[in-house]
Amino acid sequence: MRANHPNLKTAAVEKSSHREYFNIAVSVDCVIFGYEDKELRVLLIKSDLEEFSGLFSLLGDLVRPDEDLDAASYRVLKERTGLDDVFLQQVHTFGAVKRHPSGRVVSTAYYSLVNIHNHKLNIDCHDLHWHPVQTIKKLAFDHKQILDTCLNMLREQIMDHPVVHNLLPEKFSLRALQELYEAILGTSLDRRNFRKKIALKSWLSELDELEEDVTHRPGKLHKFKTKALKISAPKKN
Amino acid sequence: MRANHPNLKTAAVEKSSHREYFNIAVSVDCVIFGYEDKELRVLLIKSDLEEFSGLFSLLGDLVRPDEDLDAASYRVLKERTGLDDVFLQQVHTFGAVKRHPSGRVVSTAYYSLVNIHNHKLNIDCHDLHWHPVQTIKKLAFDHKQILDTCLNMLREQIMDHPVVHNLLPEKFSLRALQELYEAILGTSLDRRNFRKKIALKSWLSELDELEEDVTHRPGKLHKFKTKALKISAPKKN
DNA sequence: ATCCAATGTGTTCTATAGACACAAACCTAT
DNA sequence: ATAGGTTTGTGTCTATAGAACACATTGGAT
Repeated sequence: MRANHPNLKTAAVEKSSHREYFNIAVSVDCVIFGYEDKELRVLLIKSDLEEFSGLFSLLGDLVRPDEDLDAASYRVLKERTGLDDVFLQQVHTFGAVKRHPSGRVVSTAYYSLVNIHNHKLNIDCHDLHWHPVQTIKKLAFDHKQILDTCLNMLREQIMDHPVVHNLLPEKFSLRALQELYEAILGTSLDRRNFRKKIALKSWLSELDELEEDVTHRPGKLHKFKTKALKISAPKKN
Repeated sequence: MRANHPNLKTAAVEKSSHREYFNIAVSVDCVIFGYEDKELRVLLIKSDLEEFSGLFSLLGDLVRPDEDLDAASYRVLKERTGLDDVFLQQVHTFGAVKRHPSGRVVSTAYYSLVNIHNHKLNIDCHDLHWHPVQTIKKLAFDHKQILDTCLNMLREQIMDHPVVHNLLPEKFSLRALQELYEAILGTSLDRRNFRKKIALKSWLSELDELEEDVTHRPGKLHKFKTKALKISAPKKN
């Protein structure tokens, strides 16, 4: 244990004498959620590390020296999905010494919500795919834990913030919205209570259009009034 | 923009070819809250950086290569206060390129709650002091923003988790508890509603002892049943 | 015309939040 | 001992939100 407590200046400025502090790499990992076939999905890539062969991992990259942390997660997202007008939120930073087998990497996790169908997918490299969240048992590194943490955050936030608009088409029925909530929460919801609760939030505008191509009575279409890209105040109501 | 997306292995293992990614320093900053004279306080240190002379800053340090991120914040806390059985919680990671004038530093903020009177303060270096939170207008670097973020987190969490036991003596009156909540929240609370709400949480045991040395009718003393050091599930009820 | 499947709607019950008042207890000063 | 001061301890009313729950209506399909 050092007798004195060097502050940031000491170590950050006099790099030569404290070189060892830069042996920590900084990365971001993005939990990119999508929604398809009434299932919540997450964008994964086949891990190419020897130790984790066969496993998938989240999308991440090292943060560049001239790049803000948030910008790095935006970059990863844009490189992979071509989208840049999406919801993106920092969740937690994972910094265990041994979390990465190849060296010390501190990684900040973000989650985002994108419309699987909207984006001009850069899934040319077909190691990428949208995997149903429910069926994920194991991921490379500590990525399963990161996924779980982000999923919990998502589940908390959808009740207070209209973030899920990113996962739906412009116009949607209340039933489609409820199915999305059920997919995210992993539970079933009472239809009447759900509609009441959503109505109270005043997030939606009711349109004069009806569903089409349904084999039953069509419901009215709705759309979100707001398009929040970030949760400004991470508070409860 | 790179054509391919190097993954962590590429950059973290082959250090020689990606040395630049290690020019980011990783640090922790601790927002250490205390409570004295019915005021919420935070432990600050006089910044010795030229540009910020006269300003105070939070307690932080670089993360060591062989040290977990959480462990680094525990270490900072222990070095400064001598305490290691305290509540400590990660809040957010700040990673703007220009947040630190001396170089690129990504810093993860933690907040903790300690009893100002309990600890054998390592405040021998008397640049340290407990500053009332209310009167803090400006801090070095982005530390004011970090403080605000942590204070918001604290305010959210005290309603759902019995974390404030760290700020009180073993035995306390309900009035003392309410004054603490009012100091943290920056508002005044209705006494009856406060007692009712606290009773509902079942966090406290009522003792058979009374306050002493008060100039009025003494209240019953209470103590916390649990001593949570970490918030296990960062969920709402 | 009938069947089918989903829409659209309201009440009851329970729990929690907020506003609000008064009697009892202990201390102090006389 | 008595009276005055200050705080404790307690309960009701109202409003709001969550959870459980049923039925008539609509449009499509046959």
